[in-house]
Amino acid sequence: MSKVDKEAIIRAAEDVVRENGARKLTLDAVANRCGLSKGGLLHHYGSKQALLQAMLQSVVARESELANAYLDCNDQPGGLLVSRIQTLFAMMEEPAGLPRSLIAAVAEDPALLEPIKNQEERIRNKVCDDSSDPEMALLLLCAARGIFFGRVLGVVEEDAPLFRRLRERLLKLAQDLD
Amino acid sequence: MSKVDKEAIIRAAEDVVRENGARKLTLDAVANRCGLSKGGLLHHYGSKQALLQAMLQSVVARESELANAYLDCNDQPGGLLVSRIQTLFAMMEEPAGLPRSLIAAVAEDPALLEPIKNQEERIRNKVCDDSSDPEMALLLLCAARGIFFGRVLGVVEEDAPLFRRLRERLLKLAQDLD
DNA sequence: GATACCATACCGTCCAGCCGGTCTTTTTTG
DNA sequence: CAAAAAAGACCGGCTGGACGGTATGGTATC
Repeated sequence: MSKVDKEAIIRAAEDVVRENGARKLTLDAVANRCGLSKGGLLHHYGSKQALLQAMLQSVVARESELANAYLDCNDQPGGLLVSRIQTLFAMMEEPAGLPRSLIAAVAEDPALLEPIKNQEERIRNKVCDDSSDPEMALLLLCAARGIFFGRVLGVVEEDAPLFRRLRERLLKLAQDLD
Repeated sequence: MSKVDKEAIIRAAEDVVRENGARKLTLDAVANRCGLSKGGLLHHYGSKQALLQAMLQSVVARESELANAYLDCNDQPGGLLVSRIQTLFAMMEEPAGLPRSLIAAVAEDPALLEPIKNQEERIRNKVCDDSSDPEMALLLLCAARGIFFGRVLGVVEEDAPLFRRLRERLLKLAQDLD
């Protein structure tokens, strides 16, 4: 039993990235954020790379979790695409700058994205297999991801009512596809 | 007339980012890359921020240039969307890690993305105004941008024949929209 | 000789990782 | 069960290198 569990450290790191930018993601900052010394932090994660890997894995896990939850509500054929789109929208609504870990990671070392690349590919394949029109399914998925990345990078405002409408339209098209 | 013009410096910076990652975009690295001392580099761009701004502005300019060229070939109504989609695909075919400057910039200081955010918004508005079905136009644009960002971040492979097909499908849908 | 262009040397700061040591918890052993 | 020993958790200081930026001086061109 530890006073500060490893999950809390990852949360702290995400907080730092969200509040101060990816460049300021430093071991000291993370340590201070979760009331730990740098030595203590390095005791849990042996290096900064290890911490970043854990952050990414956490994102991957969170996405899978959400996707499975949504899938249970959409178990008609073609529901996989719908649940994935819902997942992407849900992740960008969350207050956590959770996916911004992506930026910190890719800035540090693009090779860290390997697991995410693999997950993306698996998702694409499954969505294609699940649809009668794989190309169109992929296209809708890409659209959702385009909106997602736009928000992650901060090149698009959040208040836009445009999002609700795009979301509805996307989901409608996805559902009419099965 | 200077031995190394400012454009060459930006190219060098892009090369560094592409080859060594955004985190390794350092003044020394850029200077070495284009056969210049750090002092010489700082003579042209007074600070690292200034260099990053110039890099981003270069991307913006390049995108506009491409878009205008494509627009001349698609001057039917609704051709704006088509040209924008073509532009995005063209930019990711280019050997330059040009758009990866985005990552370097957002890691350093997210505020640097302001001009890009504005440009994105202008494009969105114009595309919407130009189409009879604004939502669908936006959706197609987002799809193209999703593919674009996927490539920029490196979460998707390039060899995939999937891209040709998605590109064709996207362009077809965009053309049938006008 | 003034201005643009560029090199060298240097400074202050930041930061990842290391290390010795302390305190606590668990395991081993008599 | 109690004492000893080992393992785990954590701290704080330190260092060596990297990095952004400055200061100074040299060279070429007009």
